[in-house]
Amino acid sequence: MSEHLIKPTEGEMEILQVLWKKGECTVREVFEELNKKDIGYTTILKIMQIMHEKGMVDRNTSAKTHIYKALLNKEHTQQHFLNKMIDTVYNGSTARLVMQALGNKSASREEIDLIKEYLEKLEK
Amino acid sequence: MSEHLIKPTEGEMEILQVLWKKGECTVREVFEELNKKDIGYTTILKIMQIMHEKGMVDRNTSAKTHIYKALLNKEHTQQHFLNKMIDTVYNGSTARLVMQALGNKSASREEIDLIKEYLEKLEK
DNA sequence: TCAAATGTACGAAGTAATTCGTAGAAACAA
DNA sequence: TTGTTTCTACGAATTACTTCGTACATTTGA
Repeated sequence: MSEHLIKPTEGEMEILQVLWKKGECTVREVFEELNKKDIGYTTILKIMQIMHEKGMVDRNTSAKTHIYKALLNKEHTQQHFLNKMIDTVYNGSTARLVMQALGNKSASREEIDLIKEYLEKLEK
Repeated sequence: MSEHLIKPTEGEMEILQVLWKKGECTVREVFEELNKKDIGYTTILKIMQIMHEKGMVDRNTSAKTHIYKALLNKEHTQQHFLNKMIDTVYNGSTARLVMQALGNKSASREEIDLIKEYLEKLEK
């Protein structure tokens, strides 16, 4: 996993999410999973082909319908974006990012409890 | 602050960071603050002009040297990016993002203490 | 005063992501 | 078999960010 490979675009990230979640996928499966938006099938196909050129995904072309799977490691990739965000949006402060994340409505009571547990463990 | 205005690019974010930090700035001040990279003065100028067209910054042109200041609210903008990231990178889970942020090396002991204090307050 | 430095404006090139249409092969169904 | 669907590949248009060169005006300082 060489570092310079991990720079998926926003569109590529959406596809990676699906691949990470489902393991192996056809283009159509990805397309259907994402079809909230008015986006064409061939658009997804094209992006996945480009991701293949870039080495982000592997694919099995033995059958007519190709099967894709992610080559990028999920945690590494997330970490990459997280670090970039802490740097360019929070001026390097992890605490600021975390506190803002906790302050917003999307952090539910259960999520906060999870985090507290995690902090306890972190102490030891 | 209409929602469609807040979508700074990465380059624009770097400039906004400087403007948020220093309040009011000339192009040259921004340029010097960022000059880690081999990036030209007119590049920064151009981006700041475009930011002005987009309504992200205000500028005072009464003197030869224009003075810029951010029109985008810092917290709103950060929140925007944070939400987008939670959605596209962490599949909607704030807890996952926070725990990964805490787990990485950039979170120092003091930062973690800060966060714990914050959580205490949050409880009440 | 006049050259050098500093500033803005403008245009254009380079790069990259996204989007989709179309063509042709393969699979399928009646 | 034959028409429909489903797939890939390819190419091209669009959009947008970044980058910088150049022209021209203003300021400065020797």
